[in-house]
Amino acid sequence: MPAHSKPTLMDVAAKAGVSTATVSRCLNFPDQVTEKTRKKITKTINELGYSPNFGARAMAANKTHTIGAVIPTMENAFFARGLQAFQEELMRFGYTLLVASSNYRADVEAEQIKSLVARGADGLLLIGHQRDPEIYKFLETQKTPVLVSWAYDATQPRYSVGFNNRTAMQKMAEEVLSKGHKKLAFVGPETPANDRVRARLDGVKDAMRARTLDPDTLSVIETPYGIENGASAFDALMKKDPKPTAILCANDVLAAGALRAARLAELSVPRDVSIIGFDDIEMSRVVHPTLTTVHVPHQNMGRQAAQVLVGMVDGTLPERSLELPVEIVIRESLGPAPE
Amino acid sequence: MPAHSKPTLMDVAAKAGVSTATVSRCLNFPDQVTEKTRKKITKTINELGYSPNFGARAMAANKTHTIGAVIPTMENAFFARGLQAFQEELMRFGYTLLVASSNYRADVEAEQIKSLVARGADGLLLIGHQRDPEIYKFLETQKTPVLVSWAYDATQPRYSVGFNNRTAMQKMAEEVLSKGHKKLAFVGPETPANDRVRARLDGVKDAMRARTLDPDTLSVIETPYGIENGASAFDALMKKDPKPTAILCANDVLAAGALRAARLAELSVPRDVSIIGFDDIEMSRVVHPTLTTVHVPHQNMGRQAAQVLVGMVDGTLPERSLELPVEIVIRESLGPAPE
DNA sequence: TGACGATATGTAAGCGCTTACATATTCTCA
DNA sequence: TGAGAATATGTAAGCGCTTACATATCGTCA
Repeated sequence: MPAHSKPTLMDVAAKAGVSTATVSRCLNFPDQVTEKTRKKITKTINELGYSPNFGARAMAANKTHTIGAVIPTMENAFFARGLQAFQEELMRFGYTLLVASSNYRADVEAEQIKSLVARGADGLLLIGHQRDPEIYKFLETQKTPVLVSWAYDATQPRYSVGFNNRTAMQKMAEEVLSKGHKKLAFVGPETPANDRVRARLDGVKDAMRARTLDPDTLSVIETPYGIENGASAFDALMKKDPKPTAILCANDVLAAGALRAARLAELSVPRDVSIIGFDDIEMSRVVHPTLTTVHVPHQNMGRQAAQVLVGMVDGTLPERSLELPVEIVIRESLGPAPE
Repeated sequence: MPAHSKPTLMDVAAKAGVSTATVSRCLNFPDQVTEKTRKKITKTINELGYSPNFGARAMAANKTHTIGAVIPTMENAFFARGLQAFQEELMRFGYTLLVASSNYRADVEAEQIKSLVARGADGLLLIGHQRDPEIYKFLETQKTPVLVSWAYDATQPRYSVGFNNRTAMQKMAEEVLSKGHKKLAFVGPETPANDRVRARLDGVKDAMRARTLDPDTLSVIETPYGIENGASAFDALMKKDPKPTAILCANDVLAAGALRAARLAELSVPRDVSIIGFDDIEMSRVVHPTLTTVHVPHQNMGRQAAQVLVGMVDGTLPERSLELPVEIVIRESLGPAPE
């Protein structure tokens, strides 16, 4: 083996005095090789510090046993937890997960998808249905199976494992309205690029309509993910006239920010104003008052997504979409409408 | 192109009526190709939905432009935020990040490292110095540059970008002791496998010694990451006699759990007991009372780590270790010792 | 002991790409 | 207008691995 480069299968074969085929077999089908030969090869591999070259392997075998996932951000506990479960389940099937994050940018996502496909991902997990049709077309020509997650929408043609954002939020909004609130507000990330948030917003409006409230009276603030932003949104809402008596946030982080702003403004939650989150991340049980929120089964979703996607790739399991139930979790931050 | 498989560079070349070399050049050095040819090739690529095979490319060019990172878990906001910055900075240099998580298990980590190396990672980011020397040896034979992060320890031979966990915690403990606390407790993950936590624990002891307190009087509870676990640890500590008057936690999540347990036990923080965190994740400003904690410059750390690691891989920047300063953040949860 | 099947190993042809080198085409200026 | 430089394209040899097929080795039983 030349001193300047990594040892290759050939180096191992030469040093162990066998052919490359035998070494390859020893690695992939150990029981096809005599114990004696196997020992010799294993020893050589360790001495040389040999490790197979994935690229070469993938190219020759035409299978990578790799699943790619593109998530909007790693910072959000919401994705992190589900993804961790996804990965663990994948590992049980002998697959490796490659993660990329798009920072909520469609162009970056497209790039990441191409990169993952080029890397030979056998299948892809994407968040939400909405993206340039070109991408789906590309994925089709590549024959790369795609599973959409963190969203379930029966009207979409793609397989998906997730929950119905719209009806989930509608259910929550109904809960809020049943407490007598008439003036609602919604705080969430920009909707044009985010179908999950748009669905949640629509869910609120659905609930308002059902109670013959004009959805146009809903105050909507669009702001990126982040505690500070939730706080600013709260402050902005409190300057409106009339003030909303209940604020529905598209995620727990924004809600936590609102909660903090309320404390700073010396407003009592839920006496003066109710604040509602979405996701049920750990934080929602730690803040004070504890947060009323929509519980999403992150871990289960990740696990199921892994199973379905592996099924699509291997053909071993039937492919299908899966709608997971969410749960309305009433905690301290929701109360009856004031006065 | 055969109907059953992905289009290859050769398919593109054939359809466009040029050689494979020209297509390859068109992809890698567009200005070496006539505008006319380029147009023709680009068009064909789009028609065919061609995307280069990463494995083949890496093998032929012997460079993947990929950096691998193995982190203990994705669920911890602490790693997530730094990693996100790491990735963004990497992207600026034209590198792609591959993430794997080890679930805090050394054997899984070793496996992930091998897998990333096999995938051709040009460099590796690892968390903390501590691991089987075999792994470092392996990495050396592979000539894969490694950077350690989330820790800085000048006594270690490896390059690292991070902060000194020991002195950071020592500084915090001094702050606590200066408030008159005599009976301290420490809550953190199991130390045998986690050099960062061990260093933090040692930091507390250092501070105690400096004040001529016997470090053996420190109550130590080892428990995995998680809000619930922080709460249980708090309950356990309150059953001790004498009770600690200040609880230093190895991370904010455990501290948040302790805070919650305190509220449930109707103990006032910091009047009855002070609670201190570590990391300064978003949560620490949302909990009530807000958390006194050690601020770690996650984003900056991620960014710097990317720069140093790319330097090591490319040889374009000087390689070096980097110690980043941390900051003691005093918030509401720390008060004077009771009575 | 020898023939035959089973088992272990070797040979060599790709997998899809890059790139050094060879060849063809275009441009420039006297 | 033509020679030579500059530029564009083609040819073909790998990169490290898997695997179908060929060959060698072993064990078995009559």
